[in-house]
Parts: sequence; C-alpha cells; structure tokens
Amino acid sequence: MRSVAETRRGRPTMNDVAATAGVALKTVSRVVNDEPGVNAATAERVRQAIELLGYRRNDGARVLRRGRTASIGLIIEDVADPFYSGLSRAVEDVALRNGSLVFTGSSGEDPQRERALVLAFCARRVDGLVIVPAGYDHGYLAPELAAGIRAVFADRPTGPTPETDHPTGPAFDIDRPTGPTAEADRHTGPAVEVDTVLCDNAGGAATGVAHLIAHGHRRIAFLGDQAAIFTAQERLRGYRQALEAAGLPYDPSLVSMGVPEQSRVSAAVADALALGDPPTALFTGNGQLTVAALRSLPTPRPAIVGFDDFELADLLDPAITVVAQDPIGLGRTAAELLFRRLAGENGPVEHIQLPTHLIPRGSGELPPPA
Amino acid sequence: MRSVAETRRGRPTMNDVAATAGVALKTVSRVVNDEPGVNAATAERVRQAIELLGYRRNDGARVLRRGRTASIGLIIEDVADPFYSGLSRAVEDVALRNGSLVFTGSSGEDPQRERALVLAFCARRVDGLVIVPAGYDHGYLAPELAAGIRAVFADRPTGPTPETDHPTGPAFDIDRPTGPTAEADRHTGPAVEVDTVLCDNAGGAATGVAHLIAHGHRRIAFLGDQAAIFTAQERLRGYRQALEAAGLPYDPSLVSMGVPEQSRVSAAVADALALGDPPTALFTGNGQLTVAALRSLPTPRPAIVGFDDFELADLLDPAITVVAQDPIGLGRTAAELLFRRLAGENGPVEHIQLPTHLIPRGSGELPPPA
DNA sequence: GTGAAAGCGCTAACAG
DNA sequence: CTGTTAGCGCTTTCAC
Repeated sequence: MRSVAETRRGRPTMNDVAATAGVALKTVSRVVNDEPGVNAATAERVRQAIELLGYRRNDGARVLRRGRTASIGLIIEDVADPFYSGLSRAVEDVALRNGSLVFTGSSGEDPQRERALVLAFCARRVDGLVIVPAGYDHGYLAPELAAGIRAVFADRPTGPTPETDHPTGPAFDIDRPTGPTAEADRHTGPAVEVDTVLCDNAGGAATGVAHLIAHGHRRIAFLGDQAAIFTAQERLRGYRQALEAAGLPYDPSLVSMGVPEQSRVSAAVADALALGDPPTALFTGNGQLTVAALRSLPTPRPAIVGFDDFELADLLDPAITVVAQDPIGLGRTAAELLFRRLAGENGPVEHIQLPTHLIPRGSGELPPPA
Repeated sequence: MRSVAETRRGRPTMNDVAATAGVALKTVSRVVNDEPGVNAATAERVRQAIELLGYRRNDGARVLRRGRTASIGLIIEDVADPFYSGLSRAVEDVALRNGSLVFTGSSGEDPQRERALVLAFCARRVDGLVIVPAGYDHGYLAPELAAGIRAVFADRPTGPTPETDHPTGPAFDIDRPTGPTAEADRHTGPAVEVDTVLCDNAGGAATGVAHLIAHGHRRIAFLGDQAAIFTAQERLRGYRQALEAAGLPYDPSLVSMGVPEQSRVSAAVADALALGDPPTALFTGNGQLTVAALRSLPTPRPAIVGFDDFELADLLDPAITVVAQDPIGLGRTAAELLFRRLAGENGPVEHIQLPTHLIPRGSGELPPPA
C-alpha cells in the first residue's frame, strides 16, 4: 500500500486518506458519509487528512455500489427557447430541492437525437427523466422503464399521433413533410405508459379564437407549428372547435402549419392576406410564430391573439393579447411527479392537465375593419 | 454464476449477457464497444442476447474504470434568462459534437450555490467545467484543478473584484449591499488561474454612451446591475470613459446600480427624472434592465441605449438601439476552449475577449428635447 | 468503535 | 479470435 497520495497520479482516494490518517478505509467512509459510531478524535484526524490531500468523494464509484445516482435527465426541444428555459429552471429547482443533479439535452425536434440523449442519460443511470418528446414512438424506453428508470412526459404525450384524427386539409402554405419529426417514427415499438403533464392546448386555443369571434371576426387565420407536433395539432383542434361552436365554417385556406421560421411565416401571412376574402384576424399557435407574424404583418396590424405569453407583449402597440400557459408550472409539476415516483409512489399512471388563461391586452380586441 | 438475467433484480449486466450468449464477459465487452477481433457469428449471438435481455452498458462503471466521464458541468446564473439560455445551448452543442454530456446548474447569483454545484459536478467527476461565476473567490476550485478537472470561465472572470478601482460614489438609488454576492466572498482562498472568455463590456458600454453623446445628449443616466457583478462594473467603467472622452463631467447622481427588479428600476428611473437637472438619455446595463426601464419610462420615451440585444427590440416604437453581445459566441468559444484543453492542449492560460457591436434602431438616435 | 473482505459493472493487460 | 485475472473507488456485511 502506498503511503501518501503524492505517489499516485490523479485524485486521492479513500485509501489514500486512510493511509494518511492511519485508519482503515471503512473509517474514512464513515466520516465522509457522516455515519455514526466514530470516535471524535479519530474523525478529526480523518478530516485533517481529507483537507490535506484535497480529497473529494468519487460519487461515480459510490453510485456503482449503491444503485441510485441522484441525478435526473431533462430532454427538451431547445434550451434557448424561453418556453423551455422556464421549464428547465423549474425542473432544476425541484431537482436541487430533492438533492438531485440535472443532465440537460436539447432534441431540436429530432426524434433520433431525443432517443440518443435519453439512452445516453440512461447509460449514465439517471434515476429518472423529464422528457418533452420530439417523436411519438417511445418503444425504446421500455427496457429502461422495466429496469426501474422513471419517466414523466411534459408538454407533449407519447403514443399514437392524433394527427390522422384531425386532417388539416390543404393549407395556404404547404407544410414541409421533410421535417425530422415526420420520418420513421410511428408505432415501431411497444407503446409505453407513462405519467404525462400537459397544458390545455385545445381549450386554450378555443378560448383565444372565441375571443376574436366575440369581437366580431368571422374569418380568422390560423398559423400553427409543424403538423407533426402534438401541441400544434391540439391547438388547431381548439381553433376548429371554436369555429364550430360559433357556427362558422372551417376554411382550410386560412390554415397554415409549418416550421416557425420567419421566411415561412412571412410567406404564409402574405398568402393569407392576398386571398380574395382575406382574414380579418390571426390566431398564432405559439410564441415564436406570434413574433414572426408580428414582423410580417402590415401596420396597422389586424387583430391577433397568440398562444404563449412572451416578454414585451405588453409593450407593443397595441399590446398583444395572448393565451398564456405556464412553463414553470409545467416543469415543476412534472419534476415533482417524477420525484414522488422515485420516492416510491406507485399509483396508476397520471395524466395531468394544466389550465391556460387569456390575457386581453389590446391586439385581440380590435374590431374587423369597417 | 447465475444463468439468466431473470434471476437478478435490476438491470442485466455484461455477465448476464455473456451467460446468455454462452461467451466470456470480455467478448461481450468487445461487441458492446465495437472493438475489432470478434467472429461475426459470435458477435451476432452476443447482439441477440443483448436485445433479448434489454441490456444497456452501465457508463458509470465504465467511467470508474477508464477515468474520463465524457461529461462536463455548466454553471450559469439562470437558465431562464435568454442570455444564458443562448449560451447554454451553444455549450451543449459543442459538448454533443465532442461526445460529451452536460450537467447544468443555475447559481442564481449566489456564490454558495455556485460552489455547491461545482463541487457536486466535480464529485461526479465531470471532465471539465464552463462556469459563469457568481462570486469572485474560487479558491475552492484549486484541488479540483490540481486533480485535472479543467475549467473555463465565461462572461465573467475570477479573482479580485475591480470594484474598488471604480468607486461608484453616491447613487440616485442606493445599491442593496445585502445581495448574496456581497458577503464573505473576497480572497479567502488561493487565487486560481483559469482560461476566461469575456466580452468587451467596457468598450461596448463606451460605444453606446458615445453614441448618445454624438446625438447631442450631455446628461445621460446609467442604470446598472448590482455593483458586485463584474460586468456591471465594467460597463459603468465604459460609461465613465465615454463621458471623459467627450469632456463631460461624471455625476454620481445619474448612476444607479442594483438588482434588475422592476420595482427598483421604476424607482431609480423616477428618481432620475425628478432631479433638478434631469437626464435627457438613459443607458441601461443589461437586457433585463432595459426592459424594466422601458416599462417605467413615460411616453414619449427619452433616448435610450441598452446593453444586450433582446427579442422584439426591433418591434417597439421607436425600436431600441442596443449594444449587442453574442451569448452564443461566448458559449461556443468557452466550450471549444474547454474541449481543446481536454484534448491535451496545454498552452498558457488564455483570456479571450469577444467584441460587441452597436445596433442603431431609433431609440438611441433621438435628440434631447429642444 | 473499528476493520477486513467481498463485490457493484466494467475495462486493461495479458494469456491462450 | 477468445478467455482469465485484476482492480477502478466506493459501500456493504460481518467479524473483532
């Protein structure tokens, strides 16, 4: 046995500390982990050796022995998106409160990358996962779940895409079917049953559209995210529900689904306004789309209501009426559910839905042009 | 030796796979790691066993054996702040490209939490760290650095705060000395020498203030973040440089440093405008402060230039002139430097400075009232 | 109170 | 091409 850490390369180990303090390995372990049953003087000697050597416990080795890693994985679409960064922060806070560290990864709406990240996290033996899924097929999760890794889906569910239930019909801008979400991602593995925390996408969108209808609009354009994304589908569904409830026809030429890029949005807006019977109001399906639409619309802008609140919505002129969801609540709820599961709560699978609320600020209360 | 995984609790191990496939442990290891020198048929048999058992390599054990964890830690102030979320995403992308995973933690400007997070990451034996420091004293890092963990500081440096070199004097709003950054955080440990990537805070602020001066302003208020924060100090320094270069006096009653909360900012703005000789223009020290100031200022707003670009700055009326820094560039540069270090590049400590640039949009070109 | 031995799941270094 | 042995740094079990 080597006497002092100097001899070794790399970090000092418990063995080094033990040798320096002149005690057995196990005693060091007891001190490091605050286990009872160590003589105060001995403990002090050990602490000095720890200080001297700059020893720090190797949690990797500890984990290997104990099983639990005290870390969770978080997969979102993009940390840089304010919606997900709020969610992230909430998850992180809950994790910290539960003594857990967080691995974060951005899928960028790519199911392959989502899968790779999840599996990488699982290989690190995270205790659990909070996933905002990019794809629908999570068969790859089955062995992990079977092995005891807990997962909670946030913002979007897993399972068969409801897409086919709500055909969007021809749109005034063609959706790109080439997005990464579109390929090879339908039911190729066993379905997984997991806890889910969503917000009321359809209800929120219906509320927003009904608000425009209440202010006299009868032709309302809908600008949505890629049709393959669950929330985009649900919000479109809400739009249709609101129209139907008001006895208004559904006109596919008023609907555009696709990537939330400025160029696409500008084109979609231009196309809509060029229609023979143009819309007098616009409902946008998420924060990015709202902002992009604002950049595209001629001034004075027509009436607009957006899904998602965003910073400065209140400072624009007119201020922007939005259907706000609660990304922090979403993250917190999902993470808390995860930690309850990890703590041993083994009830049936939960599906939680969070409410949205309309914030009237001006842009949604504009009347149609006379 | 147990024959099949069924007998065991938890996940199957290489041993289980070996038993199932009827080969030795090492052969499984070779297959799992794509090492050469395995008979195709044998490899296939192993792969089938892997599939059958749902085996997934335990990277924790692998790490224990190999030393490198293929993970890095990222400590920022708050993921939910757009500046840091952009930086995060950039770090994450570089890490992914280098086959590494990212632990993320938000310090919330609390040096204690920063320290706790860093040490937790180190206990997990991350290979390296990208740190946006909340405090100045990083003596606690010394043993980790000595043990071979590499660290790069981003956005802010370590070491003695330059605060005393640039006294702010009395301010029109009193800075809260109670912030977590203020306490017990000065030079209590050995100084550490680490790579640093900053942006040109002083130069950027000077450019912004000079821009206002060029448009005829002679009394310009400065609204900064907490005086203990490096970037806040540097930007104030730039403000003073610009005044000096223009032969304008420095008037402490025009300067307010403190937390970027709406209530404080509103009070600061009100106080400034209530002065006998009020400012005709405002320079704000970061994105949060700019937004809070916009909410506080009477309309029509006086001239304003903000440090940091922000979404929708171009959509306000007038659009907001800003000194833009590049959070993505900051994150990318820091992460790339870190991975170069991890790859063995052992040159002298680097201190990289990234440029800022002025984006004139209208608010900074307003003349003083006649 | 303290310690010795075994082993978590894997890879490195050698055999065969 | 395949297998055996040792041991990464720690915790667990049980003996002293």
